[in-house]
Amino acid sequence: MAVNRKQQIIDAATKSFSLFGYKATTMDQVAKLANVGKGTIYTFFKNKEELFDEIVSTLISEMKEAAEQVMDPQLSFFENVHRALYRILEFRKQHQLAIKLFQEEREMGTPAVQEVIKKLEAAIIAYIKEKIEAAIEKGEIRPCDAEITAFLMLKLYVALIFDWEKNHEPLEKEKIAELFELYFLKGLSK
Amino acid sequence: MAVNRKQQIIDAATKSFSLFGYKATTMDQVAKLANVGKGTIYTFFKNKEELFDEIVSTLISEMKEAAEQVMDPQLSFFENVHRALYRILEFRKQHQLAIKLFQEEREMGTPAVQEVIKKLEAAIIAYIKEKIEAAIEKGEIRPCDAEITAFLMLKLYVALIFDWEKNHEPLEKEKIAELFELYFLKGLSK
DNA sequence: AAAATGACCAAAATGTTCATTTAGTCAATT
DNA sequence: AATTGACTAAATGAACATTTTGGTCATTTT
Repeated sequence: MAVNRKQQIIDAATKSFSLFGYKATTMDQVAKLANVGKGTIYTFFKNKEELFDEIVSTLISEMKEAAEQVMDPQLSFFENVHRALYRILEFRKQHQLAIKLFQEEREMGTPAVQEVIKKLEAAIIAYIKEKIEAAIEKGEIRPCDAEITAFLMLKLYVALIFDWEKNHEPLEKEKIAELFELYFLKGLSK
Repeated sequence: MAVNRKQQIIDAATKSFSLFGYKATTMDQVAKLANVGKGTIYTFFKNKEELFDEIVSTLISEMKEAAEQVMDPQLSFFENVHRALYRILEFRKQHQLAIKLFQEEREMGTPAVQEVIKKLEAAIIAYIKEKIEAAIEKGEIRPCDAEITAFLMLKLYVALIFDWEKNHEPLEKEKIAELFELYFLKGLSK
């Protein structure tokens, strides 16, 4: 026993949130999965929501990590942002916890989940915004409102990756890169 | 009596859908408002959904009409598409029935309403797509996939007009035109 | 005869009750 | 000092009763 009780709890909760979502995960369930008395959870976390927050913070870090891994200082700003956004949304599409959370938001609208998804989006936008600011600084792109641009880039990618699929054949990764380049880089003017 | 019974029914239903939404409108209600026996409704419309469809078709026509009114052959393709999309979304923001429907979709997810909103979006995209195809034909813009472009333009406008407001100060009409021009026309390249 | 009607019905939605479950606490235990 | 699980007040939802609703059709009105 008594290895790292806090980590045991986090692991158990992560597993349960991933499998059943936030609402359907009970603290009794987490305690049993973690081989811990329920009271112990409350010595590490103020309540269920705080436990949830800590786990989602980890998810956000992992997304950032995944994005960092595909970026390459050798490549252009646009190629890098494309890689980062595509990787982040791919991650969201594959990661059990992320999948479950977006499903719960859609199907049940659990308030705690809505809040956490807002945080997630804000983190992605802040991350892209940094990259945009650096690119403007370096003179790689035209000056623009970095916040709005980051916001629109994320919207564009979500639209192309998630929304487009609702009524059409999914778009290839290369096609998406091409569209991103066409609209954000070159523009439609001749 | 017996003026135009079908129109009376449509008017009553439009009023009720606008005031209470689809689900909360009963056929008894419509009949009473229209000063008509309930059975009479069913001599003109197969069921509640078909009555709804006809009313939404009218809404779509009105939106097209509103868009047409602000377009001007003298102006550029971009200025015209901006005017059209802005006008359509302004209409959606102001028109009682449209407001109620989007609210019902968000808050209750009524299937019949979801369906109708899909139709509405498809109509807007088809409308913009036509304009894009004409512009490509005329050589006003670079050739591109008109369907995807129309889809993205609508997404961009919805993002700027509705989504941005959720966390920020609303954007001015001119600011939106400027952003539209920056991203879709000129691009960020220097 | 044709058009209009509203009482009627099955089915769906809604309200109500109450036993079960749940988040969080805290006195007892280790 | 750390851990625990029995305990409580609140939330949930299953089961049942009641009401409402979309749609029909025999009767009435024109």
